[in-house]
Amino acid sequence: MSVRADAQRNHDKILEAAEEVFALEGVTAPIDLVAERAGVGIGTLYRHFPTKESLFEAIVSTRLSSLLESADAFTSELDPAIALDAFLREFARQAAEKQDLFEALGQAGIDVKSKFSGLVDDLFARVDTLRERAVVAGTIRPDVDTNDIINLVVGTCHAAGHTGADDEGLQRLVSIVIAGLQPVMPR
Amino acid sequence: MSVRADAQRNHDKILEAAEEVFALEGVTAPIDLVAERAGVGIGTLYRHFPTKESLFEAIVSTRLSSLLESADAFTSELDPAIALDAFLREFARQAAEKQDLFEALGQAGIDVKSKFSGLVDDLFARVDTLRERAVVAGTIRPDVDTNDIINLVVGTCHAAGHTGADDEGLQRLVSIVIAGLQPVMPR
DNA sequence: TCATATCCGGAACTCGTGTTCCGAATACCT
DNA sequence: AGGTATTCGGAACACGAGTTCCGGATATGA
Repeated sequence: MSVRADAQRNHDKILEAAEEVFALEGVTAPIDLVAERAGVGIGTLYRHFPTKESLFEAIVSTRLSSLLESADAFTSELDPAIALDAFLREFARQAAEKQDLFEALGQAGIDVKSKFSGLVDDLFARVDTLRERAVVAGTIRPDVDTNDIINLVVGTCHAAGHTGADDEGLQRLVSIVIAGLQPVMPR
Repeated sequence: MSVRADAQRNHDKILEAAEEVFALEGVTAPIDLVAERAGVGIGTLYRHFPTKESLFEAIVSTRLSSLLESADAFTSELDPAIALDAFLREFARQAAEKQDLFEALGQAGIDVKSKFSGLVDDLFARVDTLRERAVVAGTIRPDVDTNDIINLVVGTCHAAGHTGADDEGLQRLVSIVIAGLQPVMPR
């Protein structure tokens, strides 16, 4: 027998509600809010996701996958000279929109690395590809590594998130970071 | 009658212990750790600081004052062309060393602004002075405001802090941010 | 030394949040 | 429609962290 129809419905409703709640309130949001928003009891929530962490994992995986797609799209469709720039801006946009993502990425890196090691490694590899191409194209300094780049963007999103900056403000900050990544012109 | 000698001793021990604990573990450290480290009972701690927040406030005030002194020193002693640079690096160093500080600055800006409004405003003013001078000296773009600068450095510290970067790594990130703040050279 | 005002210490209380458990409800198969 | 395995729902439990409270200890002045 397949899963019962109502179970499937609730599973989806919970995921949807959790995405909204976590994006809005961050990872620290009480799990009750998710259940309430999903129109479901706490017990039901725990039937589908035996742990808050498991629920969180499901969502972060989605988010990371979405980022991976963006990275691939930019890599194949955009001029290498601007692809990294475009991706970092998209990354910042998504991270700012969903507070939970960059919280997860920004906090204890151990958890993230162990739980989503595959996806994180993938993302890291894509960014590294974008970086290498940009270096070849001459729009990025060769002496910064991918780790630095990601840290800078994540940190920027964190700061912007907690000061209620809008998307324009965030993009302004990202612009400064990107400017700092460019090769220095001999004066 | 003045305060009893043991009371004064404990007050100091608690402050000292709290500084160490908060710097090491961040604001979320249980208050019991502070008491234990101070060699003091929980009751004693609460006698001196009626609230965890009050203890935290005492420490952050100290940290902010220290930063103000640095800003003043750099303003009066250094070439305006490099003073902001030097201060931002010192700021990052202090923030990274004491996780609590930038956590407070990075989190709900509302609390910080309301509780330490005086000190934060002062700090903001000093940085603005440094920035203005650097703009005049031509080492900083005129189109970024002080808020952006502080956000970038705080965010960078946050990211670096959670990835276990050493001082060298942090300074590398700050260097990139500072590079992004410099005027663009026409190519 | 003695009295006492002050301080110390930690057990206990509160509160918020994650998790478990089981009687009630119900979708699915026959 | 009826039987039953599966799911639902939320009351109750677990647990950690902040805070309170008060009996015991002690510094201080006479």
